[in-house]
This record gives sequence, structure tokens and C-alpha cells, in this order.
Amino acid sequence: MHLRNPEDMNIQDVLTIKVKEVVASAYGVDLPTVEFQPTRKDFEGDITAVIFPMLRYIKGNPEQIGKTIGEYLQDQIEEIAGFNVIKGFLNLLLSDTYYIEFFNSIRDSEDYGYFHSDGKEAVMVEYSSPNTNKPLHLGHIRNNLLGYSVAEILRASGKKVYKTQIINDRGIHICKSMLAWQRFGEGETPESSGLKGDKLVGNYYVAFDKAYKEEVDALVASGQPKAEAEKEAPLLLEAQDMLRKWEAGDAAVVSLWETMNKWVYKGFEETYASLGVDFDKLYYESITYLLGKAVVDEGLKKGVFYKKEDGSVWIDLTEEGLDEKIVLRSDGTAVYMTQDIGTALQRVKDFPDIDGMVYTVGNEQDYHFRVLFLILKKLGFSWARHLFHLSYGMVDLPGGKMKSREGTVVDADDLIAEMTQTAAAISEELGKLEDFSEKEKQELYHMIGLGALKYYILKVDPKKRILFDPEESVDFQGNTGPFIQYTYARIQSILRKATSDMGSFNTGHSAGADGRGKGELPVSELHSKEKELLKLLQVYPETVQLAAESYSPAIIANYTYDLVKEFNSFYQQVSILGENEDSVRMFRVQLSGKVGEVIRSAFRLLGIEVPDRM
RNA sequence: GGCCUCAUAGUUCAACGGAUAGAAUAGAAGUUUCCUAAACUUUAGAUCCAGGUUCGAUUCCUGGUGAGGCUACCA
Repeated sequence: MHLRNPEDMNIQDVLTIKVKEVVASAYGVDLPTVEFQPTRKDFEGDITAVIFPMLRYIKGNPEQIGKTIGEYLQDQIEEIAGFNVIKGFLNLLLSDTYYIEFFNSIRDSEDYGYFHSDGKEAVMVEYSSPNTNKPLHLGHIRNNLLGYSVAEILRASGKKVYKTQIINDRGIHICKSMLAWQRFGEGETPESSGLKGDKLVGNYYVAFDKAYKEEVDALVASGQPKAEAEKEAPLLLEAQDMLRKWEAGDAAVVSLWETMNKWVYKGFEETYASLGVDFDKLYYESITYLLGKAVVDEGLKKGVFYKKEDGSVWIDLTEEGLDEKIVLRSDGTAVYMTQDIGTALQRVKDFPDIDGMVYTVGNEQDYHFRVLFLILKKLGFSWARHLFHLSYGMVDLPGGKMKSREGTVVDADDLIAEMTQTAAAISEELGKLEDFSEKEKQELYHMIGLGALKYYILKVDPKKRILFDPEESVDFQGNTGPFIQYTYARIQSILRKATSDMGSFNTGHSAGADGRGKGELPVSELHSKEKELLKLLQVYPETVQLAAESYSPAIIANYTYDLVKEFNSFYQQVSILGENEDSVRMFRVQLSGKVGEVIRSAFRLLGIEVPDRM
């Protein structure tokens, strides 16, 4: 058998067939599966078949079995250049030709690793979903980066993706900011103060809290019990009154609400733009908070829910090991759960091709989403089988949780600015950008600063909590975003030199007769570093799939790091442009270019940009 | 109390049930007349504890210990 086109059937599938074949003929046994893994670096070989699991079916010495299989494979498959057996591991050596042909097959692909959507499977990814009374902070950054990246990864894995968020724009917390502004604002606006809108509104939320506490303290001082004072402080009562007015549609209150929300949205937009995230559709809680009540009626009819004597509606999940959960209050008003049920339905109504949803929400809401998904399943919606809570750990500071009261909240805009400044300081010290304009420099610093931040957060498994120490700023060296960006820039430098130094030098595409690059092989032998790079390039598409299945940008980040580390080692050991042999030089330039493309592609999945120079 | 996560070098992170547990950083020692030294090379250093399942366990199960979270007719 000859693997003329590795795209059609990957080597592992072919090996599986052949191993089953030899085992059947030599031992008369039908193997259900064959287990493969990449050969560890310390051993000779490229792909390893594990013999141990076969011992359940074949009685015998694993080394002997490995040898029998190895001999057969080497004889039958042209690409197997050799093998060795160590303990129960059959290490197979693939020929250079196999890897060179693989490179030929991907050389002309513009978007290697990207699976195009057939439009059938659409998924909606929700992320960000902030409150409108406070500016975005470090926690939101993790949420945004994760949600955005998972959306991009799902898209690259072949799904149609809609990005959305639900904006928490109603409720008592908003009224608190509004009331404080009325009281103490003296007409301050973002224009008059030069403050970002979200910051301005956030200030009044803090101002409310301060004034409210003073009231409570005064009441306690006059002899009232604390619990009572906290409930009866005039400011709180007034805020509650404002909420009632808002719900009743009071023109003045609604108008103030609209004005202040508009300020906040403008501020958020700036932060989103700076972070480089976007949304296809926005949902507002002020519009969706009443949805879901109709479904409750339906669920009652179906017997999914039941009504208690006081009129409140519940679902009993004790059989699933959970509790009873309320879905409608006794006064008939909606709770959080009701809202989320309604919002989910609305989304499917708006986008009928949705077959699943991803909710990017912190792990403190694990229970809420378990319940929500169970309810939707019980209500019998087909798409409810594909709901996923992208749950992530908190971002903690060395002193514990971020607390606005103690002023330990790490503001998103401030953090981005700091990262940019650090990038600028390092860059200026290195002094490689004298010919850049000020504007170009600023863009680059932003790209690098954000690259450092995003990579720092995304390389960690989402479900783990992150400890963020603002004192020890995010690294720019080692396993970091800038390290990868730097490697990309170096590759671009090689490509520039290759084209300019050699005039008509062909860096890109060869003209295979059928347009698939199956013409002459560029080289006949590989340097070991080249082979390692090709192995890594080969697993990029499956890495994208794996990351999509596990909703984990960390898998992409780690892959990219491995690839870049390998490239740097290659770059150090092997001369690319200095190579005398034309065909080898051209191959190395093309290989470097391909590595660069995959870096750019992988980083795009993480929402990180790459520079041509740095 | 009940339920859910997490626990790996000094620190921050990896490891479909597979070989001698990989990196980065901090530490020690090297590499620029050579494609960008934000780089490369060498070196030392870790699986919370006790059982169990398995040919094989960081990974799965049970029980501890430690950290965090949830446990509202709040969102």
C-alpha cells in the first residue's frame, strides 16, 4: 500500500487496518481497536503502537508480538522505514518521503486546520454579560477572552457560531446608581467630566453605597437594631421606590435610566474594542425579564412543574440528586431561572438553526446551570441536549477575592493600559523600531501587551482558578504571548528577505498539475528538526477539533507554544537563508512560512494578533 | 451539615489509563563577527495522605487532609 495522498486517509487509520490484518492472520484474533500515540522523544520512531492492550486477546510475549506486527507493517507499507520494540511499545519509523508528501499536501492550503461549516450545526455562545452599574474588571476579562476564543474555536471546528451576551440592565443595582447621580451628580456627564461613561456610573454606585452606609450607621447610633436599619435606610427605600416606578414605566425614571445606560454602553464598547471582542446579537434583561412565564404554564400542563398552595411554582429535581427549585414566585413574578428559560427560548426563536448553546459564566453558578439545563431537557426541547456551561474559575488576587469596597478590583481598562505600557518599555529598551511612526508603535505595543495578557489567561485550563498578582506583572518572556509573537515576526522577516534578496524566488506555491501541490517533491531528505516541525503541523487540525470538543482555548495555546518552541530550536540549529542548495533553502523558507501561518491561525482562535515586526 | 470543583518543582502551568511526569520562571553555567538574544544550549528541582481497580494510575473508584464555591420567593 502506498499513501499517495495522506489527506484522504491518515496514517493511523491505515496502520490500524494493517495491524488488525496481521493479528488476524498470525493469531486468529479479531482486535477491536489498536492504540497509537506519538513516540516519545527519547526513543527512536515517529508513531508508537501500544501492544499491552492486545494481551487481553493474544496470549504471548509483548516483545514478540510487537516484532511480528512490526515486520509485517514494514513489509506492507512503503512509508514505514523501520521499527523497534521496547517493552510493549512498537515504535514505527516513518519515511522522510511520507512527511515531505504531507507538506506538499498542505503547502497550498490557505486555511489549514480550519473546517468549513456546512451550516447545519449552529451554536450560540454567550459571554461577557455584565451589569450596567460597574465598569468591567479582571473577572470580566477572563470571561470575555474565554467566550470569544471558544466561539472562534467552535467556528474553526466546522460549526456555525453566533456570539451573544445578555446585558443586565435592570434591577435595584441600577436604581442605586441612578439615585446617587440624582442626589450628588450636579448634572455631571461623561462629556463634562471627561470620564468614561461606565466609570462615571460606577462612581455613583460607589457613592450610593457610601451614603447608604452612613445612613445605616446613623440609625444604629440612634438605637435601631442593625438588621432593621439596613432594611429601612431612606436611601434604600427610595431606590426600591425607583425600581417600582421603572417597572411601571414612569417617564422621568425611564428617561434617566436610558441616559445613564447609554453612557455605560459607550464605555463598554470602548473596552470591548480594546479587548478585540465582538457580538452578533445583544439581549437586554429589561426586555427579556418577563419571558419564560408562558413556558411555566406549559410546564405545569406537562407535569414538569407543580404548584404549591401559595401559588408559587416549583420543579422537583430530587430524583436527579438536586433539590426542589422555584421557577415562579407566589406573586407570579419571574425569578432568575424563569428569565433564563425565557431567554433561551427567545434565542432559538430568533435563530432557528441553533442546535446548542454555550454559556460562559463563572463556576459559582454551576448549580444554576445544572438546574437550567435539566429543566429545558424535561420540557422536551431538542436543542437542550447540546447545552454547555463554560464554567471557569475565579481570578483571585494574592489577598483573596477582588473587593470593590477595599479598592482591590483590577479595572479592565487600567490593566490593558498597564500591559501596553510594559510592552512599550521593553520594546523601547530593545530599540528595534526606530523607523516606526508613533502611531505604528502604539498599535504594536497594544498588540503585544494584549497578547501577553490574553495568552496568560487563556493558557490555563478554564476550570482552574487563576491567581493574579498585580505586583508581579504578566511575563513577556518564556511561555508567553510575546514569545510567540516574536517568533512569528522573525518568520516574517525571513519571508521578506527571501523574496527581496532573490528576486523571482518562489516562496509560495508550486504548480502541481491538479492544483493540489502533488508535483515534484521539494526535497528528498529531512533534517530531524524539519521532521519534528512537520509532525507538529500534522496534528494542528486534530488539535483544533480537540479544543472544540473540550471547549478549551488552553489546548490551542499549549499547542502553539510547542510549535513555536520547536521552530526556535530549528531556527537556531539550521540555517535557512544561508543554505546553499536551492531546493533545500526554498523548502525551509516554505516550511517557515507554513509554521507562521499556523501560528497566526492558532492565535486568531485565541483572539491574539501577530505582528510582522517587533 | 449537604452538594460541586480544585490539589504536580520555590512560583506559574502541561501530561486520550502508557515508556525515565514535560515546560516556563526564579537559581547555576554557557551561546551574538551568523536569518531579530522578547531567542537558543546545559544544569539542579515536583505528583497532598491512605487504600482499591489494572499488565500499567498524576489520571479511574473509596476514605481522609487542605483550598475555593454553591446551598434565597437576589440576579
